[in-house]
Amino acid sequence: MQQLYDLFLKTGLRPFAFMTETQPLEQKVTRSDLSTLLILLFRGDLTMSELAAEMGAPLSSMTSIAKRLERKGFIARATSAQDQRVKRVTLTQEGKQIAKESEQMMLSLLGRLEAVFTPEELEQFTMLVLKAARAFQSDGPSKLPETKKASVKITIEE
Amino acid sequence: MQQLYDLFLKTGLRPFAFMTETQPLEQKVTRSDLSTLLILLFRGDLTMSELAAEMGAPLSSMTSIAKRLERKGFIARATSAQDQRVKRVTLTQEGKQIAKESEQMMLSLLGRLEAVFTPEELEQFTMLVLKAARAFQSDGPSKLPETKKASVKITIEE
DNA sequence: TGAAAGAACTACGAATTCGTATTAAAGGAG
DNA sequence: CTCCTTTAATACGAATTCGTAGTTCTTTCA
Repeated sequence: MQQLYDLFLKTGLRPFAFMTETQPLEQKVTRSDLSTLLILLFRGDLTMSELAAEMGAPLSSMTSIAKRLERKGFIARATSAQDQRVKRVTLTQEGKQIAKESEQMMLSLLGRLEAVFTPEELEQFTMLVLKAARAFQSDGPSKLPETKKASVKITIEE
Repeated sequence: MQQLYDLFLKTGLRPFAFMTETQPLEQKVTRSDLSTLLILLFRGDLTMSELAAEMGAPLSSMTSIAKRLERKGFIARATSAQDQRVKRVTLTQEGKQIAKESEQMMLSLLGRLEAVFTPEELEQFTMLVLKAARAFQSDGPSKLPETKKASVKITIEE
């Protein structure tokens, strides 16, 4: 419990700094850039606002990130024909390439979890983390999808 | 599982932005400032290097943070008599005040967890999170203390 | 219809973090 | 004792994030 506290204190600055997998990719792009590319890969083309919402970031930050990614040639931004205010963001070929690499890296991270967790633990971990996240989510409408699950009995090893 | 993925993508930018308790305090100090004050409250006076290590931040960042906190009057830095290179960092009265407030806020956060988790779930949550953190910790010597615990059977509700 | 309200972005500046270079003290090796 | 290496910390500049203030369309409603 105290250890959870400690972990929390360290997590404010440089979150997830302990992960080594991210380093090679972070030579080319920022972590937020990387998140953006992954989101585009998963969700397809999005507007700036949608992207910002998916990232949980303010729109002004999203502008900075998009500008960077555009300069590096990883995304393209085109103003929508229906509504000329909105810009639709698309992955370029090169961007798709990086996004795929990022996905591999994420899978590798997930692999680490699977290496130390039993499948049941992994499921339980997921459920507990989501439950915790929901608990912290002020009292506003939960943005995270509700996971209704029947009770599960599992054994933690080690 | 996919939801864990999503949560991860959002956590890079603005980690723990979903917590409302931190907002009143973050008017006065940064989140990293807050971590620093808490660490000083728990561990007592520390040197700059020790502080950086506790924070998991580079020393140069620690310098910036300490300069800020000193300017605001929350800490004092005195060069050690034994070794004139090291600076010992101390909480001022006002700093102690803020640190105590921060501690209250942390307890309130913990209270949220206790509200939605059963004691067993909380224990399991702690164990699994620590286990996961250790798994991500490259292959270097684990900085987090090993939690050897016997197997536990628990039931997750909801 | 046309003026006001609202929406989707961008611009800009301030604050923060951090890598690299630098300063200053301490600890040897000869 | 003198030179060299190591250690503790700061200085500085670049990059990032984000709040606030525009800018440019779109919608509304009187």
